[in-house]
Formats: sequence, C-alpha cells, structure tokens
Amino acid sequence: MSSPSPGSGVAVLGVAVPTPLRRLFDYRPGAAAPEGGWQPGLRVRVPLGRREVVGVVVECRAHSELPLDTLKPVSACLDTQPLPADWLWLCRFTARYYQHALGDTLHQAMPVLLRQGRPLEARTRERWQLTAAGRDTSAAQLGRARRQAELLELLRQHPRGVVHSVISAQGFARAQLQGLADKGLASATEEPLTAAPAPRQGGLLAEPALTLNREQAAALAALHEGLERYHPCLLQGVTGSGKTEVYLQLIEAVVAHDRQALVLVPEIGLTPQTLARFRRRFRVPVVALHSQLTDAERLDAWEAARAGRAPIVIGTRSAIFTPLARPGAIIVDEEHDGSFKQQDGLRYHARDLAIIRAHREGIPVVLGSATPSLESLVQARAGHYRHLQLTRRASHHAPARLELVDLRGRRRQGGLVPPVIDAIRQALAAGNQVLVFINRRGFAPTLACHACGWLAECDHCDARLTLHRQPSQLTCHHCERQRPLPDACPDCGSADLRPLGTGTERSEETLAALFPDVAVHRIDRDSTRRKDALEQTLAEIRRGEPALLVGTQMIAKGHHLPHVTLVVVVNADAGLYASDFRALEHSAQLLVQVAGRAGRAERPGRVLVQTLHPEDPHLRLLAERGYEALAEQLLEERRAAGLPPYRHLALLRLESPREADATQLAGEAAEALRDWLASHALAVDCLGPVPAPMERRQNRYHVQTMLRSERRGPLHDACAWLVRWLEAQPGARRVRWSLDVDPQTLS
DNA sequence: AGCACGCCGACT
DNA sequence: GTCGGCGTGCTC
Repeated sequence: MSSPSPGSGVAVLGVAVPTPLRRLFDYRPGAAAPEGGWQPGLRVRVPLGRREVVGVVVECRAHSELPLDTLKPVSACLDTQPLPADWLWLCRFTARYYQHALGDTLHQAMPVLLRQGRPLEARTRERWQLTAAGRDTSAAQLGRARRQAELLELLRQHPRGVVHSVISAQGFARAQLQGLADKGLASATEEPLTAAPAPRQGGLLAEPALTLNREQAAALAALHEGLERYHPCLLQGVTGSGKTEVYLQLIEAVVAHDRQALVLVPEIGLTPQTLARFRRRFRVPVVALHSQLTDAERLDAWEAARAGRAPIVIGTRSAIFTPLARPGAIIVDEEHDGSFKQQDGLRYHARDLAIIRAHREGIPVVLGSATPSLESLVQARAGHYRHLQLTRRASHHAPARLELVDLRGRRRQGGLVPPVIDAIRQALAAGNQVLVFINRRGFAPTLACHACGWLAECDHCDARLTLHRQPSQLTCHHCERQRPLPDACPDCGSADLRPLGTGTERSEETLAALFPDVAVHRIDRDSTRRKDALEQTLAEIRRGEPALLVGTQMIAKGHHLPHVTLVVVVNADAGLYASDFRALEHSAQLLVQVAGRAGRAERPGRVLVQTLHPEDPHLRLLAERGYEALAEQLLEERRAAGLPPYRHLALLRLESPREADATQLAGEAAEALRDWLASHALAVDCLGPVPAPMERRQNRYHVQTMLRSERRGPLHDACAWLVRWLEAQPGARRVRWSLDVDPQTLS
C-alpha cells in the first residue's frame, strides 16, 4: 500500500466495496475530499454498476491500471476521520488469511449502521446544571415565571445535573430552560449517551476482589509481568478453580493503567450472570455486545470502544473486530469452544485472530479453558504460550471422577439403566438436584417401522428425521423441514411405528413418570426458544429444590448449578466413533465440562457415564487419568495421522443442486492445483475430491478437496492460487464454493 | 452479491 | 401479443 502525504498527489482511490469480488475498485477522488485529505480507512459512497454502495478507501495512489477517464468519481466521503487503523489492519489481515474479499470482510466487521453510511459519532445528550449565579438565586426572585422557578428548584436538587430527557419528562418546555439560560442561571453540557466515564472516587472496584489462592496469585503475577508487551498465555484451570477471578483482577490492572480490556466468550456464555459478575465488580462501564442490541446500541458500543470511553468490552466471536483506542489485554474464555469459529461466509476463528491482534498491538492475551484445544496445548508446550495452571478447586472436593456404566444387555428406561435410576433416586432423596445430559433434542432420533425396518428420512438431506412430540411431528435438524407423523409405514403399511433411541423430550417424559414428585426441567434449543425462558428456568433451578434437569450441551456450558450433585451422561458413544477427526477431542471437552457441573458447592459430586463401549481406550483414559492424559494420547495420534495441530489444513467445499457439476469442478480444481503445486515444488498435499460426510443437504450436493501442509506459508500460497483459479473459471458459476482455512470440522 | 440483459413458455 | 422464468455477464 502506498499512501503519500494525505491529500496531495492522490489521483486514484482504491476502494473496497461490499461484493464477494476479491479486488479493489479504483475511483477518482471527485470533489468530495475530507478536511484532512484522503487516507485509508475513510468510508465513501461510490457508484457501483447501477447502484450506490458504501465502500472503504484502502489505497491512495497516484496511478491506476485503468485509464483515468474510465474511472467514476466518488460520490461522497462519509467520514471526517478514517475508521481506526488497528481495525483496518485486522480486517486486511483477516481477508488475506482466510482468502475472503476485503470489501465483504470490512462490511461484516462494521456495525450495520456504519455499513449504511451513518456517521460515526457519539450520540450525545444535554445535561443541565445551575450556574454559580443560579445557585445563589432563590425561586422567589424569579417572580411570575413560576415554571422557571420550579425548574430552578429541580436543578438545585441535583447538583450533578439533570439530563434533558428527564427535564422534559417532568413537563418542562425548552422555553423554560432557555429562560434560565438567558438569565445566566443554568447551562447545558453535551455528554456522550453511552458509557460515560465513571466517577473515579472510591477507586475502580465497586466490590472488593476475592482473595486468590497460591496458584491464582502466581498466574496473576505472571500476567502482571507482561502487561506492556505481547504475552500470550494459556490459563488452564479445572472447573471451579477461579479462572474468572484471575480475569477480573487482570482487567483491574489493565483498566488501572488506563487501558481497555476485550473479553471474548462463547456464544452461549454471554449470560446475564456473567455480565452481572463483571458489572458488580467494576465501577467503570462494562460494554456488552450481545445479540439483543439494536443497531443504534451496537453503533454506540463500537464508537465508545473506539473512542476509549469503554474500558471493558465483552462479547462473542464478532467482538474481536471491536476497535479499541487504548488496547490493554484480550481474554478468550473457554478458548476451546467451537463457536469462536464462524462456520459460513468469512470463516474466521476469533481466538486465532485474538492472538494475531494481541501480537500486533503488543499486549497480553489470555486463553482460558479447563480443557484447552490441542492447538493451544501444543503452542504452550512449544513455549510459544506461557502455560499457567490452576489445579485446585475453591471447594475442597476433588473434581468428580467419571464412572463408566455399561449399557450392554441391560434394560433401559428413557435411555437409563437401573443402577443409574437408583443413583438418581438417592440423590433426589438426599435433597439434591440431578443433571441428565443428552446431546439430542427432540423425542427420539428417529421413527422406525418395526415390521419392515423403514426409517423416517429427510427428502432433502441424507439424514434421519427426528421425532418431536411438542409439537408432534418429524423434523430434519439439518434443513429444518417438518413433516407430519405418518399413521402407517409408507413402505409396508404396517401401523407398528416406534420411536428409535432417546432424545431430551423422551427422557423428560420418562423421568417425570419415574419421579412424579420432583420437578423436571428440560433445557434445549426447543424449550428455550421463547425469550427469557432459559433465564426463568435457571432461576427456578437456583432456588435449590430437588429437581431433575434434562438438557443438551446448552446446560453443560457455563451455568453455575450449585445444587447438582449427580450428573448422568445418557450416552457417551456418539463422539467416540464419529468420522470427524476432532470428534474425540470435542466429546472429551464436553464430557469434562458436563462433569464439572457436579458438586460445585459444599457437596461432593458423582458423574455416571453410560456407554456401550466401557472398554474403549480413549474413554477409559479420560475416566481414569483425565483430560490431560487423553489430550496427550490424541496429540500422538494426530501427529501419526498428519493432522492438526501438526499439519495445517484448508478445505475447499463445493456445492451444487446437480451432483455432477460439483464433482466435475472439484476434480478440475484438484487437478489444476496438483499441477501447480508440482511445478512450484510446494510441500502441500492435495487430497480428494471426495463427497462430504453428508453428501446431500437441502437437496444440494457437497463435495470437498483438502489441502494440507506442515507449514502455513506454502499452504497460504496454494490457497491464494486456488481461489484465483476458481474465480477465473466460467464453469464455476453453477457451483457454490468456499475455502475454509483451518477448518474446525470436515463436514 | 446485486442487477441488468436476453431469450423462450403460459396467460390477462 | 405480454409477463416472467433464470442463464450469463459485469461492476472501477
């Protein structure tokens, strides 16, 4: 990028426009130059084809490859100063790394209102106060101006001022304020609407920090050492070891240095409880970027962060693109969580971008987890990340061990075998709560004909339909299509149709029948669809009455359930033999996380894990020696198989309504790529094409080709070449394709 | 991605 | 005779 001295000699602007096209468009500056001259980061309104769009100036150049008179002029410049340089840098890096169009990347990283061309400025409000003269004036002195006298008294009662909206809500008119102002008795100041700087009196903390144990104190001390530089840390702490307290005290130090902290949490982790904990602790504003914000609120939050008025910003994946005026630290909580990777369009990984961003800004970054990703473990082991460990729980109980329960040859009720049902009965009788974990929502995974073996399948996907009872219907969990329940088997006409397997609804039903005196709460995507339903249920559960909690991973992640002493995993096998190479890692992380729900308060906990494979070596390793030992084993297997984190992957996904179109293009792409790799002697493998694990989804056929390399450099070059090749293919039109760099799953 | 243009089928 | 289906091409 060349950007000569702002404004002078700029004949051409390279503008990123919101299209999937991976290139800039050149424009003539026109008459719209902003006060400070042309600079990268300025938003402009430009003509594109037959419409006008909002783009971002990326390059200011003296020349274009196109004849100058063919260029269109910029219609307007929308900013007086460029969007933040750190933000622009991160977006450019992201676009390059993930092979995504820069225009589209910038577009996605901007709040909606900025995309639409709205100015970036703090919304303000007027705060009215009495002047010194006003304070010395009595209401009686205002004579017949009765309303002005009342207003004077109102302002007198609020020495720190009253905002205009409150004044007008009290029924006062602008004229009355103006009257006082004209007499020199009152005056107004403009202040930002959001995230006003908090009063510093009484210090930063609204409530005292907790006392740290030795390990927490050591971790915090290590973090304090690296406050002024890039300092990546893996904070590995078992459930209940107090990672959050370490985050809070790190943030305290960051904010005390007048810097900002950015906290990323998993999609499911931005709960009112989490937020409340941060907000209770600090006297400064905590800006949360959650899904319920309006566009205006989101813009305000972005602006407050950019301007430095938001000392603490907390959000999910996309919050990594929040600009910060004075970045001080980035924290990624539950760094192993899959929701940090975007699964469509711009497929970025927020945790990886957090590392990159921290490196660029020269600030510490903390990746926290009880069950770190194998990627992060390897980095820590190689000494690239500092490895901080918290092994002690606040309660005196050791973390609950996983007890494997053999499912084979035993009668099951709602998926549960008799000894497990007995354990549930005992826990409830002792006045405790029980969590039953099933990773399948609905009543049963499918419906089967007992006469001929027919299974309910989706017409549009290679998948079984899930049986639901509330309401009663068959649903495809891949395309959301719904079908009514058949009365008889469509193949043989038999009426003997039976649910096959157990989902949350069925388990709830069975448990309610087995334990009629105990409340059963079901927590899954279906039961929490209604707004606030989850919060209400959790509030009920926190009251502590004996209860059964049936749920999917929604319940396993993040929530504090202090009254649960028994956790039951209905079936641990799904993840053990899945084809995806990360399935074992993810299911181990989930199991440990679920187990962590047991016995957090003063009571010890038990975790019963039902399985058809109690001898499975991975499962036994996890149960007997814990996550670390299993991770060690999995790393060995990944190394032997040439898989991440020892090799890097990129996945080219292609989909089309016509199978032949996708297959043909995938084949041609792979062939062309192999030729190119060979002629450049690049150490990149190209594997495939092969049909995707679920080939047909929503009546579209999915094919994929994998690129693999020991080093990122050649892989990146190969990806860049492949994308350019595909873009140049006229035949690629009928096929939707996308490149997934560092894919999280191969499906 | 939008948004046009363009060339073939069933309808006010 | 038109309205409209989505194939093809372009956007500085």
